[in-house]
Amino acid sequence: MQQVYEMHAEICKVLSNPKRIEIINTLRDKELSVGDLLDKLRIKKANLSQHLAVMRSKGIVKTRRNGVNIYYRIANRKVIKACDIMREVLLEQLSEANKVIKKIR
Amino acid sequence: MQQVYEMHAEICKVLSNPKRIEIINTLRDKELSVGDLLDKLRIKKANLSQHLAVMRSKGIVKTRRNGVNIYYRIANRKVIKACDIMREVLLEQLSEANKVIKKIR
DNA sequence: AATATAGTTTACAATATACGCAACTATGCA
DNA sequence: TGCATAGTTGCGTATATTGTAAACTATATT
Repeated sequence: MQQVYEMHAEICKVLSNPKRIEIINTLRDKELSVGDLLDKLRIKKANLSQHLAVMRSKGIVKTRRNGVNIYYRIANRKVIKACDIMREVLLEQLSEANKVIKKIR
Repeated sequence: MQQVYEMHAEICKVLSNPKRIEIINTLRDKELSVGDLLDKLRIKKANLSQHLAVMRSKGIVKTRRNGVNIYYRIANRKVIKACDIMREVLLEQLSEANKVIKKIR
């Protein structure tokens, strides 16, 4: 069982970095080449490639080569769903904090 | 926007450690004291306390003191949901791998 | 073959995480 | 007040993650 928790955490680690979350959001409903992603994200080429490699190694994205370009897509939409739910948690926390602030004034 | 991605990643980091996932699973539907958790998890007291502190600082768990005990509970069930969805992703990956193995033989 | 473009890999420094141990604090009770 | 129990905090260290720069590989075009 301990091993399953380790694998579970390994997969969740993909969500634990702001750039990877941004990549997931950008690939949400389309397939994009590394160059396309470079245009949309403020991130160096090498670093983007590293994040994509991490995500691919964990099965979060899949790739397809077309000539000189390599296209990345999300392998399983459930990852997007989990990511969205966690964002909801964040937004609820922020709006809760906002309520408190208003109450104080 | 960049700031939101950072906060989003910060919250997701809670799921990026096997022990914290185990803690979330253990607190799934009950409120437990640190001692209760110690009985259920193979983890040192100080380390458990540290993980709980991380989770509390990110608003993932809430606490209630009752006499000498401190009871922890999950603050937002959506975290459990996101965690479960990520586990589904893992299980789907494993069963996919299994299919491939069977096909080879 | 030479060159341009797209993407990956390696090496390294900076920072962050994780964990054990020991010391500490808070509460309840004799 | 003194002591036991529950939980937290500080500190040192080992390991992991992140990002940059430079070198590298693969494909297409001329």
